[in-house]
Amino acid sequence: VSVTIRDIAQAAGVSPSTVSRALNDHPRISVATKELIQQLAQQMGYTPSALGRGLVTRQTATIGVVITTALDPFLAPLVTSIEEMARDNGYTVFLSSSCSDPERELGAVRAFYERRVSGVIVIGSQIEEGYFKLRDRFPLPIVLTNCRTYPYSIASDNVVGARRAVAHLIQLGHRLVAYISNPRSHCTNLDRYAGYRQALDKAGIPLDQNLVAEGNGTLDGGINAARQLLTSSQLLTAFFCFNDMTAIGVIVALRQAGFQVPRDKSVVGFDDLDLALYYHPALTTVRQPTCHMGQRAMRTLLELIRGKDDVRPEILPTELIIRETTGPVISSDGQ
Amino acid sequence: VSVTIRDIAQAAGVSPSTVSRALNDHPRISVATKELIQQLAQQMGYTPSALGRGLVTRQTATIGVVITTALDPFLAPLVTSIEEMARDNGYTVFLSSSCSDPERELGAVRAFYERRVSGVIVIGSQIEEGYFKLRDRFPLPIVLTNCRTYPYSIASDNVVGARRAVAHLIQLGHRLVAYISNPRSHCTNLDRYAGYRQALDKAGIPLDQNLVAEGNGTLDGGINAARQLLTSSQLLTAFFCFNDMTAIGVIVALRQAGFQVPRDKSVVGFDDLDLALYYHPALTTVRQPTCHMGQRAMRTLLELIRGKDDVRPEILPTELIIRETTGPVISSDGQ
DNA sequence: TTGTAGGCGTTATCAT
DNA sequence: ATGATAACGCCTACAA
Repeated sequence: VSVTIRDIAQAAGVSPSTVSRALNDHPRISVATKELIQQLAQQMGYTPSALGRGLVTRQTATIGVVITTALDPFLAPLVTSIEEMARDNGYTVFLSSSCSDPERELGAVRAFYERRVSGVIVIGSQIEEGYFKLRDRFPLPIVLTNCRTYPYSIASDNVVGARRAVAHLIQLGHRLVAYISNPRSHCTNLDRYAGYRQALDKAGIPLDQNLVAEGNGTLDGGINAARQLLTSSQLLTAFFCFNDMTAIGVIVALRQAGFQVPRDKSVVGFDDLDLALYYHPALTTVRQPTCHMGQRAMRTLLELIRGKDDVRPEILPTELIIRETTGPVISSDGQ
Repeated sequence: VSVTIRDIAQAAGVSPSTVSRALNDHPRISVATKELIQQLAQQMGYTPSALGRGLVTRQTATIGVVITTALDPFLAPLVTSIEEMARDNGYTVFLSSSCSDPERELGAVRAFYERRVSGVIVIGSQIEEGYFKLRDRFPLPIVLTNCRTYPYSIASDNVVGARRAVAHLIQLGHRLVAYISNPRSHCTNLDRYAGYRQALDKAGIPLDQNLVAEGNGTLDGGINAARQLLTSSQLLTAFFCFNDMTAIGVIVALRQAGFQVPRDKSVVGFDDLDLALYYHPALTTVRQPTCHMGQRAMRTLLELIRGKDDVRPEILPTELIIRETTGPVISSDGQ
């Protein structure tokens, strides 16, 4: 159904290998035939088959990126920086979503491997420790984000970021600080929870499991978790949230329950989305170096593709951005 | 570097074709050898090459989806519904971003065609009338969204949606209604602009080009456009925005300029993102049937893949959702 | 039920 | 500078 180099060869009265050379700017070919063939290819509507080519060259110049879902605004700058850098290096990027489902994530990696992509980046893996043993099942370069049990992983410093955020709340006088989690991002969630506990520890505040609620990284998840926390413990004064969308959900729930932020309750997010700055009130949050993470992930992957194997996991710094959703605790006599 | 059917054949002491049959559940093969080979394939870590297979079967069971950018939250439900339906029909979906650049969009379609995907869906094409003539350049099924110059296109009724939104503002007493555009989504923008003009026309309000500002579909674009409009025409009382993110940007700019919404100015968005309901104040907006659009696009593509050619373009209805960002004009003596 | 042979579209090696 | 040939991994008639 589509034009092949043989069709062009026949039309030009040359052999297929000559056509191949002409189309690939091979040095050993006459300018005349090269131009003739290129023109012919153009007007015959020839587009090379990556299948045929990939089969013989054993490389597809393609990078597969596995994301959780197209919905997550946090992914945007990360993916964009990956695409940018891939393009600069002659690679095409394809995305595939896992829907935060470990099985589908595996399916996405398999789909990429079946198509023999040059390498894969998995953002927000659900498969905790599995990639170690996946290396012989899918023998291709794989780079993860936020997974410290895997040698090739680019992470931001979730532990320190979370610790600082919660320390900030404690410094403002908050003693009852809730954490709203996101089990869908297993590793990341674990780290942020660890930072949360470290900050409490340091301040001598005992961990209260009733102040830990389960979210899912979305606005709705934040609303539900906040509602649940508000009914079980009305005394808590601050929320540390897995991410910004969760934090916005919390603020919505608080508003619906008649509380004002930050007068009555303080809220901290994570990610520093564009929206965080422009939400009203503007979100206090922890900024991740998203673009940097994407570039580092891509650079590591390129090195792996080129055969460098001495790559070390990297942890990039995070930064607490204090805006308008955190404030001091109002003493009880002020009410 | 990876295991092939010949490796398995050698290990099992059979011919490659027997292995192929065993792996593809071919009827004419003994159960014993089938199980032996399947087990062997498993433990040897065999994963078939889609390159070799696709070359001979002439189909890859893959759908390519071209999106503008991973950043656009409007895309999420659309893409998700496409993925869902593709999965149910045995297809794998890959995403590729065009960054709203016509050249890159073409590159994405080409990349998909080179890999001989079964079909392509382009969401928010930048190539206005080009797909008509692209059909012989890339002879594979292509479905677009929101492009009325192309036979296989799934659109929502942008004209009517925009008209109703602006009519709603006019009914509230607004006479000076601005439109903030988004040239990056050419066709869609044209339609929404048309609806805007129709509503003005119907009310006998002359079109004022000074009330039309250029945005880019993002929050920042909305902020900039609103600032520009506010300096050039302080009398305008309402903004009809290309989409919800633009509308949020407008609200931010209004707040910064000391205006309250909807008391001083009214704002209408488009898309009805999740965020629209939860923003404060909640956005009046035009809802698109996003999931439905995705399903329809995928269904049309599947029909094209299966050889049905009598598909007609569809326009799905939109719905005005009135919330808290629109209100009556306050008469000047009220100030 | 299994093996043999040919070919999918392309590139690479070796002659010419 | 060009052509013939083989090979990449897989599937599928056809033959056994």
